[in-house]
Amino acid sequence: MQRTLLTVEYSEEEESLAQFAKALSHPVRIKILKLLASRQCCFTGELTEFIPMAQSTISQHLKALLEAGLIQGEINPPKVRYCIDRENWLKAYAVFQDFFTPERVFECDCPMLTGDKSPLSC
Amino acid sequence: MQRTLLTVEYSEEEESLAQFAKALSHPVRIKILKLLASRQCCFTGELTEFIPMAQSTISQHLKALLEAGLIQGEINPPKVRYCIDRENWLKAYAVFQDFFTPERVFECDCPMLTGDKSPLSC
DNA sequence: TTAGTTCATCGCAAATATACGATTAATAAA
DNA sequence: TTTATTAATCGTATATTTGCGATGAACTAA
Repeated sequence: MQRTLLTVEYSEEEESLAQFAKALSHPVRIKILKLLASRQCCFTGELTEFIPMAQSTISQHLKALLEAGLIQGEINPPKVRYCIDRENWLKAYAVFQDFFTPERVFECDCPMLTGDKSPLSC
Repeated sequence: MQRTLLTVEYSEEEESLAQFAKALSHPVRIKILKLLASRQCCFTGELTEFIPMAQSTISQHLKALLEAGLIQGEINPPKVRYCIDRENWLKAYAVFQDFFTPERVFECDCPMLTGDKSPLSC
């Protein structure tokens, strides 16, 4: 894409949130995370038994989750054991919680929300 | 893309989470949400004064946020006033909170996390 | 009516994401 | 050594996302 205008600057928080969100932006990755977390222990390519997708596709999604830091993998040939990355899980939890904090929205006294029908005040 | 295998089924929760996450998966959309929420009231295309991007591009991102339900718009010609959609904001908050609940992860007694070096137990 | 303002939409180009089958690498088992 | 198993990676096709400028629609003000 062409970017003739100035480059937009983002804060670390904005980048971090967007990265975690991107990792969650496909339902199959959410399913994978839930499967990994719900098992009494972590497991490997048994994922392909639960999710009707090509092995290579699932491997790609696992890579995306790995790069986002939400899971970790331990090579145990010929298998690989994947597991939720607790530390980053909690970090993501905090990032989303901070962003969606209700205070952020309740501070806003937008006329549209309060029912004020006066002309634009902004 | 070809999808010769079975179609994967997703729960409503999985779809909903993925949709909210997709809306947040671009840092500029996060910036827009923060700007809308931080103003003492909601505002319109002043966004273009804060974000160095083409007006049409910002309009596209606003549309994405609208379709995700995170903001609402009120036509007030020739301006349009955008505002956080409180109801869905809180819904998204709940969806992320439910998903990332620490219990989900602390229930997992993966050997990888507990330090157990025994062979794969799953 | 005419001109100006605001913002959505269109049309296009480039980048990224998604999915698959085929292949390869690493290892264990026969 | 040979074979089997597991999972990553490669190559490719298609879909979606992202960005821009240009245009058009809706309304106000002159």
